[in-house]
Amino acid sequence: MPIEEAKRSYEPKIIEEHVQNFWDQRKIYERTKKMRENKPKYSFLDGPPYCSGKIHLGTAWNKIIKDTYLRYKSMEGFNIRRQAGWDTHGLPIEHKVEGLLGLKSKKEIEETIGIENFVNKCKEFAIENKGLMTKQFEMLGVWMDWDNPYVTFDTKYMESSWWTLKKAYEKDLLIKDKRVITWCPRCETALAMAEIDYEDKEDPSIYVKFPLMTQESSDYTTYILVWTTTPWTLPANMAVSVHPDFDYAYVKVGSDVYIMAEALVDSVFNNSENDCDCGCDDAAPYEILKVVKGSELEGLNYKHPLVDEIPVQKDFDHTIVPGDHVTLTEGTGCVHTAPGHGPDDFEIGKKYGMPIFCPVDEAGLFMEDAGKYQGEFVKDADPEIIADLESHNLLLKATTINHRYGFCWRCKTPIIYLATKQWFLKITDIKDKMLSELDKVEWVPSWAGENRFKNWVENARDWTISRQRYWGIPIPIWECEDCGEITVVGSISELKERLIEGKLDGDFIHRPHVDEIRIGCECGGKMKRTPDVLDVWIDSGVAGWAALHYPEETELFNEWYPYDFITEGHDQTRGWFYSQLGCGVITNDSTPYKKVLMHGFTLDEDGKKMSKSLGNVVEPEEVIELYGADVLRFYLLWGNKPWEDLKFVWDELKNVNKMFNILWNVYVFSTTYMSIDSFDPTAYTPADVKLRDEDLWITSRANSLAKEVTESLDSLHFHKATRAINHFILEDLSRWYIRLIRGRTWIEKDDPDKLGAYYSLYYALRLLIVTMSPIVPHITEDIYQNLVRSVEMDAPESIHMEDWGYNEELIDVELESNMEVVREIIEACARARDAARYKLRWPVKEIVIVSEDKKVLSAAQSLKGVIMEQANTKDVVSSNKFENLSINAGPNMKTLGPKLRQDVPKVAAKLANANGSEILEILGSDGVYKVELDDKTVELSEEDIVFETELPDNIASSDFEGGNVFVNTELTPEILSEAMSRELIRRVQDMRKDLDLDVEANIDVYVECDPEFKELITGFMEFISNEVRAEKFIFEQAEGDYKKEWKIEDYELQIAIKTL
RNA sequence: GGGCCCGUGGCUCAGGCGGUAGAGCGCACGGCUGAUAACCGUGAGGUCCUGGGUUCGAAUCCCAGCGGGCCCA
Repeated sequence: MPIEEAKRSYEPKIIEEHVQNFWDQRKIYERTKKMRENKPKYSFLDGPPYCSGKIHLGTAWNKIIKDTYLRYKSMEGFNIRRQAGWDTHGLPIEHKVEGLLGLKSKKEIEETIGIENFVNKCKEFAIENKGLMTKQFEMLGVWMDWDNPYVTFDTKYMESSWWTLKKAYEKDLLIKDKRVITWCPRCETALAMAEIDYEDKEDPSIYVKFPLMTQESSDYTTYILVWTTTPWTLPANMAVSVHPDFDYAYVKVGSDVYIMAEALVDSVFNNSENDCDCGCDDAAPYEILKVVKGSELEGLNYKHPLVDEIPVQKDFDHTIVPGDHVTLTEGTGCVHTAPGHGPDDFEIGKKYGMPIFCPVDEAGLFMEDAGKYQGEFVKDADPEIIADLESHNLLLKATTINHRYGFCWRCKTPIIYLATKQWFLKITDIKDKMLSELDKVEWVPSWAGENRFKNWVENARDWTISRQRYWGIPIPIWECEDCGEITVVGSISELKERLIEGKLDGDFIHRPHVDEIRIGCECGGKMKRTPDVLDVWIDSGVAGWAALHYPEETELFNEWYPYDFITEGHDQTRGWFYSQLGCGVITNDSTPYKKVLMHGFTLDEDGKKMSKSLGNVVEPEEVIELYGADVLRFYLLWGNKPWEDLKFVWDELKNVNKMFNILWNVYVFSTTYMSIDSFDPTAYTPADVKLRDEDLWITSRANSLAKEVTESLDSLHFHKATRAINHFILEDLSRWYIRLIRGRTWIEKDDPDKLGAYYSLYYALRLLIVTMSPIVPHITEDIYQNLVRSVEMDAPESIHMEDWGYNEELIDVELESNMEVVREIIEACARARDAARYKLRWPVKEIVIVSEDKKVLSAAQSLKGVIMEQANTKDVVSSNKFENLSINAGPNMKTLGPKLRQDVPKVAAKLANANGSEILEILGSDGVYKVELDDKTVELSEEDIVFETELPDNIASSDFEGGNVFVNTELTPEILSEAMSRELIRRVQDMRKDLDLDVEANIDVYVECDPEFKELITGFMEFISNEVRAEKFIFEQAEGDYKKEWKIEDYELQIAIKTL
């Protein structure tokens, strides 16, 4: 089956659908995998996307990076593990389902529809989304084990995560503790640091006066001045912290005296709107009575400002305590301390034996202990508390502040701090090990690990892993109702052994079934499960072994663990990179991954984050619809360095699309002629065909490209690979090689010269599509099926089964650089002609190439044939100088700068006034050129001077890097004849195109013209006939199927074409 | 407030171990046309974020600031 002529235009949607069907029907993915199952292993772990139901550009980019790299590794001859993963548990889905069911609170979940229904709905939702998203990923052409993914809600997966917890417990890394943690009052659950988003928020900013118990004077009242942005935490105030080393001032204003940090007095009392420096009355008048060290304030007692509202507060002592966390950046330096509402406060409270008073329940409502405020939502109580302070005259000022505040990552409710008992992983105990393990990982880019991730781990705190929710992996902790003994269950078989109540039927691990399981305690009592579920970050953190169902099954684990490669976005420093490392150190004392690519985010055209609320989200499907998956893939790997954020710009996509059109056109061109001639590359060896320099050149370039792409993909520099490909397609293949061989495709029959062009074109195209195939798997497969599979009988069934590679021996660096020079020469000729308004279609007598660079001259010499043809010249002369040319000299900064330093400008001035030709002559004879300065003589060598030539008048000229070309535009009768012939050919070709004639179709041509014109072209009749495929060329009254009038220069003529 | 990254023509990006700034897109003008919804040429367009420093010389190295992104407090 010969090569078929390709469709005229690139139609990505049709191609991609067709190719994906082909893959499906022939099971290409599975078979490609099988082909390489005995090769060395390369293990990869997919960071599981959350089952939100819709992929976005960032997720698409993520999977495209993975797919490209793994396709490449596969072709390189590795046995690849690429199981897809899905993150299914947690709050986001719970919220969605709450919304779907119209639920508003936890209470409603438990009482209105029940945990079982709720959990089932969540699971259903996750499964549905997983299906939707799988389709979306498949549309991108991503090859993964979609039929056999790891899913975090699978019983076996959850079993492995239980084992991880048990392991932590055995190592004393799993502890229960009362601490102040971040809490979402809407979801009524603890949140980990990783689950908090920070955004700007407007909050109250109030300065509150805490009266001292013991007043030192009856002339005034002394207060501690405290600043807070969370009035609702005041009911739980237990102390005020001051820094022992700071200076504190007693500031007298009227009959009040405020104790506050001296450094902040100005900012509190002197920054009114009318603030001025002149000391006038606008500035609040105040007087500093004295200044003391913070340490001197310790132990002073004060009266809680809201005792009237909160009776319980009467029972507590309130004192000033020292605290190193106090700063002078804002506020008063006297920090309101509520051990139940802040981590630092909590530590202080513990240290000084204060009660951890927290009168707020899980829903964020004040409880009975909060007295007057009971039943109110904390944030809603702010105004009332402020009003109460005001009424007691304990409020100095109340304004608002716009600051960064934490929000629940999913429901966007402002978080609050609460003191509760939770389960923790003692990350602080394994932090050092984590740091030493992360050093062993290869990070791309290196700063991702060495700086960014390291910094995060260094600041890590213990990890709150318990959640008071429903849709998650139940925490495998059972506690005896009688003796309080704790057991952490690490496997299903263990559960089975110890079970005394409940059943292991159905989805028994999920809530609520698992809650019904009681296990026996050694004391004879019954153990009941702690009702919490696990933080979802544990889910993905254990993926390394849970995906392989280790330790229940060991075979896969031993084969594939740890992973050679993972890649995710930079938000995962706090997420998956971290959770995996922590879990890996807990279970195996080592990192689960060896190499990490940290990639960027996709931003909108303005560099803003894409978000639904901004309405700037671009859907991958939208892009595919317009341009196809391949264009999207190429663009995402092309737009920027993978680790930098990528601005998604539609115009750039258009640009990439253009490249695809050009590639397609090259393909159309190739197949058009190859199919006409039934070209079969397997029938020839290089010895059978005539290979010109340009053929060897494109062969070399194709191999150089493959080499560069190899190196770029190896180092994960996808942008370099795509840019090199782009350059090759546009510059080398389309704009240059095709142009060079165009004439040869017109040669009839099996001419070795023509075959040489076909052979080389085929070779270059073939290598190109194989090299591109990991990046753009569809178009390359489509071309491969026609171009390669139809002639190479032993070629693999799919391009993705091809082996990766290139032939170093076919790379001719010198030839490539020569061609570069020659291209520049030819372009310079075109420029010169253009400036002289001398058409390229008209030949010239000769061109002279002038250069001092021997490499340039030898390049021109060795590729003289290419120049003659492309510059349309009868002769090419190379020379190191051109007569009558004035030459100017200037300093070479690179060599003279270090030598002459401040003398450079003086030397430059001398050179500017000298005659360049003379300098050249002197250099030629003496080897040095001397410049006399006022105080010394400077010797310049050839390399110290840069020469510039000046244009002569009578000849068209242009310069190029490395020299000049001089085009002789003298018009001789012979030249004019050829020029006119070519003009005529152009017109006839144009008419052929108008008629949409087949490339091969023959015609008769009739020309009616001035005898003078006829005379001019008679010598070129055969040439013309050949070029336009004319059987007859007749000078008489034009007749035929298509007639048109033309004007060539001053000649008017009529041309007619008769199709045969 | 802290950490990391980024900041180059209107737009997207190269360059970046110091030596007089590049490409593509867009714009204007001219040209080409049997693979070309292509292409070629010319031109306009740059305080290389700002300010200091090192140096004969800084887009490049150092310091400080500004703006953007991500992460944290």
